[in-house]
Amino acid sequence: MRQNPTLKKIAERLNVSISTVSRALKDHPDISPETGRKVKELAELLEYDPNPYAVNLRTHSSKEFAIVVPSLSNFFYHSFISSIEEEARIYGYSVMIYRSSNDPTIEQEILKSCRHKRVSGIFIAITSETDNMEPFLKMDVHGIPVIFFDKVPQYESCNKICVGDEHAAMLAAEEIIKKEIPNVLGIFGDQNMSITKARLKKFATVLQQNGNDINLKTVHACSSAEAEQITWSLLPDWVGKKFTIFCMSDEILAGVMKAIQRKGLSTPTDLGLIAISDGMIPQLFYPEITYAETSGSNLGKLAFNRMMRCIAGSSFAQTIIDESKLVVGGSI
Amino acid sequence: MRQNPTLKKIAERLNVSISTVSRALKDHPDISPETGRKVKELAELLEYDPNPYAVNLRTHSSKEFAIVVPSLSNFFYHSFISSIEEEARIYGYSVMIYRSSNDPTIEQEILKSCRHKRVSGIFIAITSETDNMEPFLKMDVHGIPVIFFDKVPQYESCNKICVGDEHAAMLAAEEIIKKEIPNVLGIFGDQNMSITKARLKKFATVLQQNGNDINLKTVHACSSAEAEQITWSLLPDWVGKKFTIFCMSDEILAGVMKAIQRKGLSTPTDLGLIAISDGMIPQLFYPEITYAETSGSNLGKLAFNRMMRCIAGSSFAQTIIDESKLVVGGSI
DNA sequence: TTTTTCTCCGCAAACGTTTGCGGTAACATT
DNA sequence: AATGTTACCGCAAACGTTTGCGGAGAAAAA
Repeated sequence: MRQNPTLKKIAERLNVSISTVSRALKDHPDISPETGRKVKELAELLEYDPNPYAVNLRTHSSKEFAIVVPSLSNFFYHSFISSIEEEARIYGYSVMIYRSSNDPTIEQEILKSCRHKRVSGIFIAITSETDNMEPFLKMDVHGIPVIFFDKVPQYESCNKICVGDEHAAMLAAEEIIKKEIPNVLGIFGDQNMSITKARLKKFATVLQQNGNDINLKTVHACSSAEAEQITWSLLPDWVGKKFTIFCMSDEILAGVMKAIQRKGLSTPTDLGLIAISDGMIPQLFYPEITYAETSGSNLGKLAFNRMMRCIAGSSFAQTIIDESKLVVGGSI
Repeated sequence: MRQNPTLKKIAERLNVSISTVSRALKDHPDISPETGRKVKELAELLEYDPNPYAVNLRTHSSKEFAIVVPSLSNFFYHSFISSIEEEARIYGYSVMIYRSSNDPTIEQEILKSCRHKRVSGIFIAITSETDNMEPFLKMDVHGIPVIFFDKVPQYESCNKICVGDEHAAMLAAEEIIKKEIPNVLGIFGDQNMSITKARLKKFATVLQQNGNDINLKTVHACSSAEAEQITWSLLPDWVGKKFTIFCMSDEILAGVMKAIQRKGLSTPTDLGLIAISDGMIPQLFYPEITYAETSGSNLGKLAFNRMMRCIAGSSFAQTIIDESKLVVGGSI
């Protein structure tokens, strides 16, 4: 059970004081080149690294970010995290990943832990049931910037980075119009979610305004299984017509695809299919599914920039929307 | 920028010493019930929580585990992590998740960071290029137990928890025999990976020994795209015969499914399909794909148990294999 | 020579805990 | 009345850093 080397050890071996070693290691001007060299050599040899606990206790800063997500099995979050990690590494920060399991209680615990650890900042996608802003405001009081991403609260004055729900919905709708599809079945998520409302509204509006009397039917499903079930029961009415299904999210898409396969139908011959997705699931099928991409890595870059501004002192809140792009497969 | 409450603040408000507060908070017998109550009340009121940095500096123990994985977009790891987190919460540990991006250099950095943070233990799935055991042995010298899972090193004397490659391969083979399939196309991963060798060997052996002259052809693919390409070029030779495709992993399965769809074939009528998988992808198709499950959560439970034993002082190394089970879909 | 200015370095306090040790009452034992 | 117990509590050191301040010696200015 060996100990890590400390400033003290180095100081003793070199017959200098601890402060000298500390300063030498960070190129303080008070230190002569000679001493500086010797200290750094020995530190290198001993593989010295400052004890982060001691440093933090002294300086109250941790040089690490926390990312909190409801779930990890999610391609979108994965690319978001990758993106943040990449940037953070450049700036000498490390990042810790927390999983709230979509449970507000666990979310609270994580938040508290972050506060005590005095993380430099938090990126968080809140749970669907988070309604109390108070703990987040408390972080601010403690000087810890919070950047919300993807799942963000209603609350106005905070930093939010979101995918462009409207824009993605518009891209999908425009593609449908372009293909001159007369009938559209739109399958959306939970009616109460703001993301559902935003996507639905924009999608319907664009179709109405630009499409010459397209027949649009919309339904809602709260889970993958429900989406499958609904699609399964609705398909008989549509088959034969020229129509396209629009899936609001990956979860919906997964269910819809199962129903389609189960009916023995295939895209784009029997029906068209278009979705809003992060790109993972669309690539599992042949032909690949055309989708409006919600890019986690884009969002990551934007969020990180915002974070660095906050740390630099910018205090005003801002909402940033990332526009998406259409990835053309062969499903429509 | 408010400060967190400290022992000192509580002590001052109550006119007692810091040590008394500290002891009262942990029900030390030296403290009178009266004082204990008062301290705890105020601590509650002030939302006191010990500063983890100070505690660690003093005690050299952190009560937190690290999990290191090559990638997060992986259902298997996700269920492993969930499982560990669940157990850890019970024992009052928290867990941090690190992602090595399958890069040995980053893996090193993470390991170093864990050492300095004096984490209580590490669960790690190593990168495919990790060959140097020395950093891991060094953890041991520092008294930090390391449990390898899933991707484990060759090195003998360390703690390893793995999925039962042989057992899973056997389950798949037996299912094929049971269905009396005369022709089998086995698609495997990179020939150099130990996991490939283990699965291939067992699969072939079981088929040979128990199946009455089953015709088995095996091919290798190093990526999803390659698997698709190979399957696509091979399918014409097989279609018409009664045959089944076996996919060694999810990655392979994804590619194979695309080729199958592209040919317009469907399971189980045109061909049978069976895989070794964590269960995510098989559920995306209809009919769902039959697979031998490699369970991340099982592995998590086993790994956590082993970890707790290590912390309790058990020093001898052990390799544990988790047997898998067959999940029947309708693809064969 | 005396004074000023640098250059380089050490002292010591502080961050918030934990914990061995010792001390002071009050009470029980001779 | 003297001694031995017991129940509570505080002192102070230590964990490994960082940093303001001051000090010694040498070089430059007077």
